[in-house]
Amino acid sequence: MPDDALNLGLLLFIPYRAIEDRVFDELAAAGFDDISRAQGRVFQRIGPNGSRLTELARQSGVTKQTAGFLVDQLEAAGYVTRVPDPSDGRARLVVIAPRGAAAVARSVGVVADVEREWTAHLGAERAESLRELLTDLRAATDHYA
Amino acid sequence: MPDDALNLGLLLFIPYRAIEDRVFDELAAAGFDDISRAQGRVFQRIGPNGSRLTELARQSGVTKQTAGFLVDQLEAAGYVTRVPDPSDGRARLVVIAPRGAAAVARSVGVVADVEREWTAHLGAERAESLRELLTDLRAATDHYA
DNA sequence: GACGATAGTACGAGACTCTGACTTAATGGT
DNA sequence: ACCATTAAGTCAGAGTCTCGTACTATCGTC
Repeated sequence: MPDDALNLGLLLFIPYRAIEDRVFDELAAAGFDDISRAQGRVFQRIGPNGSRLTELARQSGVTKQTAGFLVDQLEAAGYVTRVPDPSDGRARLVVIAPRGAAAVARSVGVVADVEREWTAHLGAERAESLRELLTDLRAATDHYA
Repeated sequence: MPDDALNLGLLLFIPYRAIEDRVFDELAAAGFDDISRAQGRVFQRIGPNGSRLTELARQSGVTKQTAGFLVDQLEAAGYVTRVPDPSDGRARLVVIAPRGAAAVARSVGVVADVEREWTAHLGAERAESLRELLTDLRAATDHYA
């Protein structure tokens, strides 16, 4: 795995890690210091109308148990709540709570900041190109979309 | 953090995860089933002439203790060895052992396969463009290169 | 109503990561 | 040379993350 300084996996990981670092650093600075990366990776997949645990697990690439464990903590910290799913008595929907929405708002701002910096580095046209390529690539790689 | 289906962090994470999944699946299938992702992320940073633990920790974004823990396991499994650093009596160099080199060879092949698939999806020109953009972006994001 | 599939939970084990404290060796100033 | 400071690495402990196995409750179909 080493050697090749241009390993595509590493090339993707480096900026991913950078943006995640920034988001969590600034989230913590803004008082959202009780959320972890693992929690964030699940939280991130919650849809606008809430999501089922199984769906979050599938999209996040973890087991139901792990997703449940993380959602328990998100719930205890006030970022999400669980409500019954009206369409299925077995299921519950994980929905974003006010504190969660506030964290989302902050995160969106940080991501926008990072994007601006990257755009400054790459140039507007190439930055747009990067986003477009990654979006396209998602179709070929996100089996859990 | 959720909502925005075009969140740049997620767009980077999805293909990263996909390629990592593939590498570890095929590594396991090829008999390298005693290496974990965390170990791989450190292993990946070992330079051609070996690397110091502290350097691996820094580049991988983990503490020295964590890197040491992971290298202990890589060493026990025969992927790396530790040799004294001739230039510093305190340090040792983590170098790739034969079994590690074999795993590297296999990984390189898998990554090449994935790249071919992505190129088929994106087209040759755009795939090249993606690699080039990520390489450029690395300069702005990999503080530990 | 009975049956296989699905949503979710409970429990326990293993893997990962960190903080704090420590040992040993190198470096720089005197 | 000597001492203070810095750097490389280890040790011990706790907290977090993840999974496999096993379970209950509900759904959908017959």
